[in-house]
Amino acid sequence: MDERKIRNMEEFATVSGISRPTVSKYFNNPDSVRQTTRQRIEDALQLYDYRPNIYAMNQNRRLTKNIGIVVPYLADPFFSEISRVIEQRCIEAGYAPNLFSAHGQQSQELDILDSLRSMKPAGVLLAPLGRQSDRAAIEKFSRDVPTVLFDSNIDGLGDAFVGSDNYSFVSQTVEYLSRTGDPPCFLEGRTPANPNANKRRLAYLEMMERLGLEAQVIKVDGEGWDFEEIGQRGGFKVLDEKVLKTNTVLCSNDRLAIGFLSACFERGVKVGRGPGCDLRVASHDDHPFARFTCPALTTAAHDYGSVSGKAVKTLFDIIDEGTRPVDREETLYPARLIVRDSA
Amino acid sequence: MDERKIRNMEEFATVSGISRPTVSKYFNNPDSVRQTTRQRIEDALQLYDYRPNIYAMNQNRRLTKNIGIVVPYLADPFFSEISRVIEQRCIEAGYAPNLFSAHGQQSQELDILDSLRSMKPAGVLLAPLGRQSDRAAIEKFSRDVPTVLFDSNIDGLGDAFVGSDNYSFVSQTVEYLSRTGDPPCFLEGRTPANPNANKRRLAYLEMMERLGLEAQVIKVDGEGWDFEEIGQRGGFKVLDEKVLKTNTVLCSNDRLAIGFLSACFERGVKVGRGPGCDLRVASHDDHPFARFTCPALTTAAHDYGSVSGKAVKTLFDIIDEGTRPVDREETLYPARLIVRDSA
DNA sequence: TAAAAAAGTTTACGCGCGTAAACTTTTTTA
DNA sequence: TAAAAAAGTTTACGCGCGTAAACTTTTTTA
Repeated sequence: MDERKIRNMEEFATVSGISRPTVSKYFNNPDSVRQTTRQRIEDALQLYDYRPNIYAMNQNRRLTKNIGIVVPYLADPFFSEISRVIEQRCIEAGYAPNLFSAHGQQSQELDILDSLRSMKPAGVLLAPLGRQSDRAAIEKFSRDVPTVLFDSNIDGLGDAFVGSDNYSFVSQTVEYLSRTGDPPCFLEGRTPANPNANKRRLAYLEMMERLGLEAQVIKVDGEGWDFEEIGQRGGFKVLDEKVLKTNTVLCSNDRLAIGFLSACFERGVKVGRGPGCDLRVASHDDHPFARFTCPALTTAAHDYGSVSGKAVKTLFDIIDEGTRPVDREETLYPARLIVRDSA
Repeated sequence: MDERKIRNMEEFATVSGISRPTVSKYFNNPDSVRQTTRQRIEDALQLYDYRPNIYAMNQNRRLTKNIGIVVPYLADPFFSEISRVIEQRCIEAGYAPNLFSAHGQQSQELDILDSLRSMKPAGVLLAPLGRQSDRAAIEKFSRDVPTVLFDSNIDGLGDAFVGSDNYSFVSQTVEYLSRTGDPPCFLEGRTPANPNANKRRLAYLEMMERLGLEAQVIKVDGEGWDFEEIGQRGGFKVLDEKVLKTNTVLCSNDRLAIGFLSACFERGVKVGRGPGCDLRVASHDDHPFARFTCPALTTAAHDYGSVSGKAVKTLFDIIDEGTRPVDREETLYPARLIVRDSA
């Protein structure tokens, strides 16, 4: 190992006994050279730890092997979990994932698109902020770079969208809750950060009407991405002012529910479906911590694997095709109801 | 805007009326050119949206303006939070942060160091896995790249370490708990993932001895980074087998405590310091969700701001200096006790 | 085993920058 | 206001690759 320092591809070509153009070909696709040639290069790679200069490699390429992964809020374990899975899939496919978080701010999302543009990525997987996104900026960006949206849909933006079917989430929870007890009211933030929240409310209203039940939508105050905080403060208000017409609360998402549950606990409201319980609480997303709330949260789970797998595959298909799809495909995966102790 | 497409710095220099070497100088440091020159360049920048090719810029540089940020497990909100703060500070200083997570796996940590090396970063901020880290690999890496360790110290590795003072965490919680009720036992994972856990156990034992109290360390089974799961399963075991000699449990970290609290809830063990409570539970870290556990968790908080600020400043000082420090500085920030309802 | 095809070699150029050297112009200093 | 210093210009080269073209060698095909 390391008999002497290799400075560039020329030197490495010399020590491996293969011409530089062929070595270059190898690094761009190891399968593009003959097996015996590949072996000689890889033998040399064992002896000398040379790696091509990524900056020199990329400067003349129209596109690099970079993939941008952009999420709205990485401190949300849902996004850190899904980006972990997506990252992994990119690496397996031979791409270099680059992870970015907008941290809930439009300015940051714009900055990310800006630096992504100069990275000349082969493609981008974007979970947009949603309501706070700059539609025009994303539209302009996705004209230049193949872009697949995930999690949060913005109509017509990007080459495709892959996400979860909000109707499937809500219809399952509403059906379950109204079958096993009082029909649920629906609790959400007043100014939902992303379009999924709106779709969930509409799905709730539609389901309740279909089932012939009285709907009650409760909007709690609060801005931004601190959903637990919003859920907790809203919970105090809802409980103290006794606005609930039912003993069953369906939260728009698990993070709100986590806050709401903490408010219930603090006010001595017993949550659960057993005898002696005051309130049932359910929600959507199957947040990584939903198993550890008190009580454990009944919720509807995303199909992480399918969403990430399909999003990545869609992007790679576009990249491999070399042309943008004419039709913007939208793929929605159904949720899976997870019954725990809270409802 | 966009009168015509600018292809490279030569063309941009022409339209801005400044020579290319001066334009190049400007992009490397806008303050290095005369104010009038700067204005002319920036006027042109308004008219034509040209940005230098980052790959061409970096290929001949020994070092880039990239900063690597590596954390062991991004799905842990503690790390997503601290890396958010660090990212921000890098951007403000004119550097380009690149975020990586080892996802709890040694192989991934090694892969990250590998790709970082070819990125030629100006420096790296590394929160290592700890026990699972490959000491030799990190040592070799930090010989090539200025590296500041944070959160988790590995003796002698990197140019400096910045983290929290585990003794300060534990001494405050132990002092508080034993002053206000029964002295605590200490609950931790059997094979702690990082060195902070060991330091916390030792600090607990030392404090208990100093206070003349009987110590009890309870080790719960479980591998990996799913601390809530480990805490919950351990909680069931501890409660069902009645191994506690005291009514006060001090957990090594908040994620374990979150799991432990959920076990208590499920077993009907009432946690808190009020009358009628069976158990007090406290912990360390002030995890972003510690405010929303049931009951809210009494814990000791990291000084996020100081740790991230000092880590970034230390790295930038090394970069600006151009030489590595002879003495490896270790900076520890004290914790702040946060009393909530759980103890 | 000869012809065709595939793979590798040699030579050469280009990419978009950084940057050095000699020079000229502009600004600052005294 | 002349001299010195600072800043910008012109010219030129180099970085480490990608890649094209003409050629040679090796492998596959029939």
